[in-house]
Order: sequence, then structure tokens, then C-alpha cells
Amino acid sequence: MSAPDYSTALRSHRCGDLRPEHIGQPVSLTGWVGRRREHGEHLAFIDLRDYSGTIQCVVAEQVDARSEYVIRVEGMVRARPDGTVNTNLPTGDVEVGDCHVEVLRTAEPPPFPIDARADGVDEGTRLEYRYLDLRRARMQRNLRLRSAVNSAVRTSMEAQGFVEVETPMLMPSTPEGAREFLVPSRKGQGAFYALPQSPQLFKQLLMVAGVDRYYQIARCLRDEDLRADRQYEFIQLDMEMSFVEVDDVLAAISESVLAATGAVTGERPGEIGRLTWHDAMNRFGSDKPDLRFAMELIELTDLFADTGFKAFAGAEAVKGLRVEGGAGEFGRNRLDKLTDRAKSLGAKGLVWIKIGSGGELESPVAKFLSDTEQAALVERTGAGEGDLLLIVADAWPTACEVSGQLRNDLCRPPVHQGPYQFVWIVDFPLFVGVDDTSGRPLPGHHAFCMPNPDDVDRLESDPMSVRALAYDLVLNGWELGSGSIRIHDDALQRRVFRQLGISDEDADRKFGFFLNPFRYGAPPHGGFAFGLDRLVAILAGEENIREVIAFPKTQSGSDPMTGAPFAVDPHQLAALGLRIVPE
RNA sequence: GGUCCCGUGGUGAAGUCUGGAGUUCACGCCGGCCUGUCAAGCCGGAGGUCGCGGGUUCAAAUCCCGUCGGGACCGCCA
Repeated sequence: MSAPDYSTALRSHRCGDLRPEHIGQPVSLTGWVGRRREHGEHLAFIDLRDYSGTIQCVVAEQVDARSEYVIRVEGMVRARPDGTVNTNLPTGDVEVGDCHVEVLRTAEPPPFPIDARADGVDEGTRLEYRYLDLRRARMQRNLRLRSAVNSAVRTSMEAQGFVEVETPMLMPSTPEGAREFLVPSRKGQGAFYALPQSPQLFKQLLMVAGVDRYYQIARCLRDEDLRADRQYEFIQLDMEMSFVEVDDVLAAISESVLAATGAVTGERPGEIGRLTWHDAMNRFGSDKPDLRFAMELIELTDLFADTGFKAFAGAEAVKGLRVEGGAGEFGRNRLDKLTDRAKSLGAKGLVWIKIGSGGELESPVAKFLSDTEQAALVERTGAGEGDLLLIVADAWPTACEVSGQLRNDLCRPPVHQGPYQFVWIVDFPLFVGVDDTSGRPLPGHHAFCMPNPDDVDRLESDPMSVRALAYDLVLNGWELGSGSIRIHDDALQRRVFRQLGISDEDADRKFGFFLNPFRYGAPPHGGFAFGLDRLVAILAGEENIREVIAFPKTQSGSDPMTGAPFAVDPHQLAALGLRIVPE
């Protein structure tokens, strides 16, 4: 593929493209005025900037070209004189001389500098002037990286025979899942559409329709609180495929994600490994483990099965972390903070043990541990002089999750640090936890997720032990997305509903619109969806998905640039049959 | 719904704990000088309701209460 021709009626080249090979060519350039260095009436340097980069223009004529003026420059590319080459600039070997400058549009001084210094500016101000923020190299890079990821994902899905189908934005409200954005219907007053949390319903019906392989770069909307990795609106690569088992779906998504990563990094990662949910919890204390660093949880439960130490006695699980060389680093103050952190995460407490110079254990609780237990602990953890051990004893999920969070707190690298460690988490439990009021199991993924055939005979006798054909894709500790094989069999669906406390009548009422079509012949099918905003953020080395979204919302859901959301005109409300109830 | 952090000329920070005149630094802006700079340099200047409201005090950027805005996290996100 040849490079695009970027020339237009107003310009011959992009600023960032000029190189020694252009020396001697007359050029016309367009862009914004960056820094100027004026040396009196007869010499000025203007750094002309467009999205491709910056080029130094040498101006001898008198021109009033101030910061962020939009100008057009005609001149001659020439080598910079000896000693004036700028090695910090890709275009730094050359400059544009004999410049004639035409001001296309003057500009007021921007509220913040249009360069890397704006990284430190209050994010609210950056969002208020987002069109200026996006003018910066970092944001331009993020936008273009995002475009490249979208393109690579599309190319990969098409190559695998997937068909892009657009699904409606105006949907019926559905009873399960995230809070929806509602849209009032003008023609049916009092009736509402919902904006899609995901195209889940429609993509499964496309399988019933015989589309076989569907994909969509889909906009999803959820009216839940915003976070660094969550916006009201976000983009998923959504897909569904027929006549498949788990491996087929994982292979298709792996191909897409690896191709996209390869396309923007230049290096395609190797095959994506797998961890069972149980192993991920046991070894890393998380269902989205960050595999860029080791420090696995150490299983200590069996060592303390008969202990006399009350904090460990009878605990369902005892999990340890070995912080190499941490004994000196962690004084009483930091250890207290770690303990507080563990408690805020739901643990009853945190036991810490330092290994002293003679190999002896230094800890407030050392005296409660027998010599055998102490020896076994040192042997199991491999702890040596100067190491710090952190131990959590609790119910199995709590012990795992708290240890896993401490593992992240202590060692997790910043997002821009490689490598890219993708991992599939498979064999999620079909049910997680129990509803406080009904006492019924809660679905781990959703109510239409296929139980593992090897476990399905325990659906009634031991439901919590049933694994699901559900899987997550994790990258560097971020949950990129999730999917499952769906139930296409009516009898099995009703068995799962019964476990969830949903009667046949409830099921017909709440999900009939969705399940009735299956009666006309639903193929075995499964699918996946992953968050493109998150993938792009990680590939861009950004901690926050707002940095890879052109016009994001603040944490409170507002847009400082447009001022949205606004109260609307009473006439608009009246047309919809709506009235605002005062507080 | 909850916990925590932040709000000081256009921008970033210091000042806040321990109350005493809108004080300081850097960038930017405006004007002048300057023919090889690239964070150009030198000289001069303008620019603030210390987010907002209330309270305490002789006196509040500073202490207290409330509120608004921004951020991180918990809940929530099938």
C-alpha cells in the first residue's frame, strides 16, 4: 500500500514529512503557529505545526503571526546551516527558507500551551477546550492509534468471515443488567425506548437468523457511575458465531486482538495462554490478574490446619505474599497502612512477618506460631533474610482477593510498561454468591450462559460447583471483555432459570421476546465482546480511557465543553408527555 | 449512596498545618530591543472576588459549617 497523497489545494506537504530529500523543493505548508523566535525586523523562526509534526520556517519579511494563528507558508526547503541542526526534531536537518506567510485565521492566545506542558493542566480545563487539547501531539497520536486498532480489528474479523451488522440504538428496556438510559417515545406517550447496554439480544437473534458470524464495532451505553476505565458510552468489538465451542470463539477473538496489537506496536504477541478462574484466584487473587510481574500468592492453608494461633485456626484459606527484601523497606507506619488497606478490602486483619538477620521471625504474632509452623512457613515461602511475609487468613474468596489486591498495590507496574500479557480466564463459575433477600444463586455472567456439560448433572444438587462455558480476556490486569457459549436448548434454559428463582411464567413474561424466537430453530452459538477503549488505552500507555476518547464525560457525567446535560425546553417535555417533579 | 484528595492572575506551583496588607516563583500574554534561534535572549508592563455562600475573629487564601466543580476508589458496572 502506498502512502496517501496529503497534498491539497492549499498545501504541497505535511509539516512533519520534510526531510533532506526535499532540499531544493519549493513547498507550501499549512498549520498552526507554535513557538516563534524573533530576532528583530529581518529574521524570525516560526515552528509551524500540523498533526504530522513541526517544521522550522525562517521568515525574513515582517509578519504578525502569533501563537495558534492558522497560516500558510510558501518557501524553499533547505539544509540547516552547520551547527544549527536540531536533533530533537524529526525534521531537524532541514528548514523552510525564503518564507512568504499568509495568515488564514488569527487566534486568541490559548488557555493552555498546545504541547506536552498541557499534560499537567487541570483535566476539566482540558475538556472544556477539548478541541485545543486534541490539537496536541499526544492526543493526535491516541486518536490515530485508535483508528488503526479499529481498522485492524475490522480487517481481521472480515478475513475470518464475520459480517458487520448494525443493530438498533433504540431498544426495548430489558429487566436484567446495568441501569439503562431511557428515551421517551413521542408517539406512544409514557412509553420508553432504552439505549443498548450491549447488542446482546440482537446478536443472538442474528444467529437464529442464520447470519452465522456477526460482528460490530458497537456503541454501548450504561447509566452507571464513571471511573478511569468506565464511561457512559463505550465501544465494544461485539461478535457472535454459530455452531461453535469455546475454542472457536477464543481463537477468533485472539486473532483479532493480536492482529490489532501487532498492527499498532509492530510486534504481534504470541499465543494467548489460559488460566482457569479458580487458578487465577488461587495464584493471583484476581479474576483479572496482571501477569507482567510474578509474586504469586503462596498457599499456606495446610500448614496451619491444626494451629493454635487463633487468627489462622479454622480459616478456610491462608494466603501469603513474599515481599523480597521488604523487611527494611516496611517500617511500622507502612505496615499499619497495609493492614488498614487489607481491612478496608474486607479482611479481618493482616499478619506481617519479617525475616531477621539470623533467619528468625520478627513479628508481633511470632510467639503464637510453633517451631514446626515457623520452619514450615519459611520453607514453603522460600523466605530469606530481609524478606517480608504478608499473610491473610479468611474465607477463600476474601483471602484470595485481599492478597491479590495487596499484590497489585505493592508491585503493579504503570500501564505503559510492557510486555503485553494477554490471558484467557476460563471456567468461570455459573453462579457467584447468593442473593441476600431470595437466597437464590446469582448468575456469574448472565442467565443465558451455558453450563459446562461435565457439571450440568449437579445443576440442582450442587449449583455453586457448576462451571460455566464463560470466559474473560484480560490484558495486564485490565478486564478487556467477556463472553460465553449461550444456552440454545429450552429445557436447559428453564433448569437454569429455576435455580435463579425465575419461574416458567416469569421467564415468559420477562424474556419471552428473546427466547420465543429460539423455538423456530436456534443454532448452538456463542460470542464475545471486548472494550476497544480499554485496549486502545493500554496500547497507548494511558492510565485513563478518557485520554483515548475524543470527547469524554467527566466523572459526574457532564461535558465541560458543551455543558451537557441541560434542562430542556418545557415545550419539548410537553410534546413527550413528561413533567419534571420538583425535588 | 459512601470514603479520600484537589480548587490561589490565562497555565502550573508555593503560601493554608501555626490567621496579620493579594505575597512569591516559573510559563504564557502585551510593549520595546535584537540577523541563526529552537524552553531563544535582554528590558519594561498588564493581569487575581484565593471556586461560591455563611460563620468565628480586631483581622480569614489560611480556622469552622455548607455548597459547587474536578479527580481516585468502594458500592454499582448481568
